[in-house]
Formats: sequence, C-alpha cells, structure tokens
Amino acid sequence: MPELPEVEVVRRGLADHVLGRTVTAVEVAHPRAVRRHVAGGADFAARLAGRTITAARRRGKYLWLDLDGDDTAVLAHLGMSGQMLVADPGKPDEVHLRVRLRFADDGPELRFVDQRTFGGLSLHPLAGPDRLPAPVAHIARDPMDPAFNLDAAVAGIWRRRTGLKRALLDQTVLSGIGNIYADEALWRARLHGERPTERLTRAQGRAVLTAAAEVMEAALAAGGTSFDALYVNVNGNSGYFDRSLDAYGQADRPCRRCGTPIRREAFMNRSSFSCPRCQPRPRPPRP
DNA sequence: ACTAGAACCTGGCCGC
DNA sequence: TGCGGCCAGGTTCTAG
Repeated sequence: MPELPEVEVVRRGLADHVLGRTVTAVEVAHPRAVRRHVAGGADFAARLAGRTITAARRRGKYLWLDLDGDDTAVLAHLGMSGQMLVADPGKPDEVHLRVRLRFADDGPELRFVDQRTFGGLSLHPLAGPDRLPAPVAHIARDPMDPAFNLDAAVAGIWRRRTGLKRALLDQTVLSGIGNIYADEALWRARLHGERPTERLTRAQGRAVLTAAAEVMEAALAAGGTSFDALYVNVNGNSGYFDRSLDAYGQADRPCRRCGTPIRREAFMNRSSFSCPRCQPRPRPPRP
C-alpha cells in the first residue's frame, strides 16, 4: 500500500517525466476519481487543459503538481491502490484507468489507475506560507521534510490520549506513516502499539519516530531501484522492500531478533503484527 | 473538543 | 465449479 516511501517514489518519477510539459487534453473515465474536485469532472478537465507542470511536490501521502500561471496545483492521493503511470499513448488502457492526461509534445501520457477508487485527483489553489492545497493544510510535516521537528512530533503524540499506534497513524500528528511502517517502527523501537501515549517516555517517543524515519528511508532506497524510464512505480505493494519487513505480514514467522513467532492482532478493522516477547502488551491501566 | 468506529471500494482468496 | 464471505487499508464522516 502506498505510504510515504511509495508516494515519494511516484513524486520522483513524475518529476522526471512530466515536469515542464504542457497538458492538452484530460479524460476523466470514472467520476469517483475526481470526486474531491467539487466542480466536477468536466470542470477539472477544462481547467487543467493548457497548463504546464512546474513542480512535483509532496507532504505525507499527498502529492501535487504545481501549474504555471495562477497558483494552482493538481492534487493526487493514491488511496490504497492508486497508480500514476507514464505510458506511451498507444499502449492499451489499463482495466482501472480513471484519468488520462495527454501532453502537447505527444509524448508519454500520464494515467491515473486505481482499482479500489479510494484515491483521486482534484484542482486547488495554493495558499499560505507553504503554498499548500487546502486538503493538505491540516496534514503535519513528514519525517522526510527538512523542517520536520522530532520533538514537536513527540509532543504531538503526547497530546493524543490514545494508543501509540493510533497516534502514529494520525496524519495531523506527523504524516506519511500507514499500517505497514507503523508496525515496522514499533517493532524496531520494541514498543506495543496499544501502549498509552501518556505513559511514553521522551526517549521512547524519540526512538519510535526515529525508527519510523529510518525504516521509511530504507524503503525509499529500495523502492527507488524498481522503476525504469517509462514506468512510475506504484505497484501497491512495497516495491522491493517487502522482503525486508520485520513485523508487518510476518505472522507466525520467527522474530528476527529473538525467534519468537510474530503475532497478529486485530486493530481497527485491520491487523497489527508484533513480537510478543520484544513488544509486550502494556500492563492494564490501574482503576 | 476530542476520540472511536463505520463507511467507502474492488478483487483475490478461502471454505463449503 | 460456483458462490458467499472475509480481507486488505487511508481518509472522511458520523456518533458518542
């Protein structure tokens, strides 16, 4: 699933392949893909045509392309299954092609492909000192942001009165972390996801966030190896990093540190993976 | 104001 | 072989 490293791989691919190019025609094949563009698909297509892409930017799992002229950007969120593919115009359409952008140079087109349609594209003015699209305004900085402040993020976790994993997944505390990298960061920091945030020490808070930053950097390095000239990699899996996962998806396999079988627990209609020995459950709160 | 949980969506997989 | 049900999960919305 696309979390920060996967989205950054896509951003880099877009920077390589669509920067400086002018959009000529936009085809919206599925209205749900542009549902966050409130003026509708026709407006989206009309307003995007003729614009030149001047930058590819990202915060957390949000990605956007700055356009020339007024301060406007095409915002993209990949959801769970979204892909940005750079493809030759003659290539047959993907089954789940949702939006197509053709360019003035008749070169490779940009295709937004999304099986589960949780993702989408929309146009927004850029606002504020950081020139952000409105839907990104409430998203906290991510660990790869040069202005990311580790201690501020630890303070944000403390402010959330909940379990540690829930806080890690809260994109207003820090962004970019999803279920996979949350489990990996918790495993590296030897902390259970249900540990109450108010009982987290500063050192533990720093440890889990440092681990999150490190594991996402490592995943980015691995994911960066997997796309070639015409393919912007968003395969929905974790690039080539899935073979390096220590906790996520490793149920019943031995913990790489201690050999204890990794456990799987239900968490928010999904799963959490952890080592029962390295990451003991927190003691129940005293009444 | 803040937190928890449901809803959204499709295809692969499993058991019967 | 076919079918029902479960599972994956990021974000937004709603309920409490």
